[in-house]
Amino acid sequence: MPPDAPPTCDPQTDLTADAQPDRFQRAREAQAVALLEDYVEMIGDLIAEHGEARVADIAQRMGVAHPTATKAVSRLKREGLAVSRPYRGVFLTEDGAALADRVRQRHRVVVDLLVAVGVPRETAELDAEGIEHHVSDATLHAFEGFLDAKG
Amino acid sequence: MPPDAPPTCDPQTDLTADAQPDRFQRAREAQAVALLEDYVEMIGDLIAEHGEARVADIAQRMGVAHPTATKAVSRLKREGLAVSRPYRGVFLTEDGAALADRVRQRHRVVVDLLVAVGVPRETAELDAEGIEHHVSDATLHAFEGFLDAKG
DNA sequence: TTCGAAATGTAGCCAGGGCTTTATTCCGTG
DNA sequence: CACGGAATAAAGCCCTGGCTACATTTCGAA
Ligand SMILES: [Mn+2]
Ligand SMILES: [Mn+2]
Ligand SMILES: [Mn+2]
Ligand SMILES: [Mn+2]
Repeated sequence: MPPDAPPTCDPQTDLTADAQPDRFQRAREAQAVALLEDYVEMIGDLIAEHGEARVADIAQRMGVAHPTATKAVSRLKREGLAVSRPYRGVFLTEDGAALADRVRQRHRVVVDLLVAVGVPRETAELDAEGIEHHVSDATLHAFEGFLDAKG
Repeated sequence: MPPDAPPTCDPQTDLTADAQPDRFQRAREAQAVALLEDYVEMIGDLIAEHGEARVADIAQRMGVAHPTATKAVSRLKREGLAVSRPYRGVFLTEDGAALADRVRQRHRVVVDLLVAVGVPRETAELDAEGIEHHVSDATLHAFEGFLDAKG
């Protein structure tokens, strides 16, 4: 080891270092469900607008090819969030619809908070699409509290 | 179509619907670089603490098995962010070190902003690990402005 | 100086989430 | 009511990012 090497162990930084694996695993987990959340929310939108969600529309809104959307729908069905029959539209289960509502509301709160702290609406809308999936219930409540106090 | 079906086309909602594919693609892109950002920042931490980043330490901090860390390091090397020789520690390139610094600073700002709007520090630290990767430069500047105005 | 434990590398598996290409089904129109 | 175009499904490819199992190298202690 070179003579000017930093100390091998610093109890101060080691405390936060120990917590890192859990933080990262939590972030990975959130990212794994992010896609499902976006699909469910968006399928809810399509159903509200058109009465049903067709695979072609889902693919177009997500900006993916239709086989990609079909695969995603399969995962949603496997998770009990959606139902569909061959060559028919996709619909949400009770669980799926409830999740869609929660996700939509959280999205709105995140955008509102970003705007409230000075982020341009357009940018807020863009960034919120990714941020929302990492906002825990505790943070969401804090956001709502802040918005209430400000409004 | 059932008689009570919603209208097929609502120009108001269609406006936001048209923008959605780009939003989602942007979020997917951000998520693709998120892992690299976390690795680079964390490798920078290890180098600062120990003078080098060993694969075993990287794996432990990320909460993954060591071959997973090895693969990630390969990607970092391919992206020109890190260098290493077989059975030796991992080091950051100039680009890698610069990215690590940016990422570390952004992480700090995000945590500070969350705390400033009322999120408990512990929760802020957890959520920031995922949120940070979706915070654009514009949003980051807004965060800094808000923190300045408040402090 | 040797040798065994620990670190690192390699191979190969899996699931997720993209894609293109090809087959099948549906449905509005003629 | 038949048919052709559009929608859907199915098959199969790629890359990422996890994993386990096994091979190789390093290095400190005996
Ligand atoms: Mn989203
Ligand atoms: Mn959303
Ligand atoms: Mn992170
Ligand atoms: Mn971070």
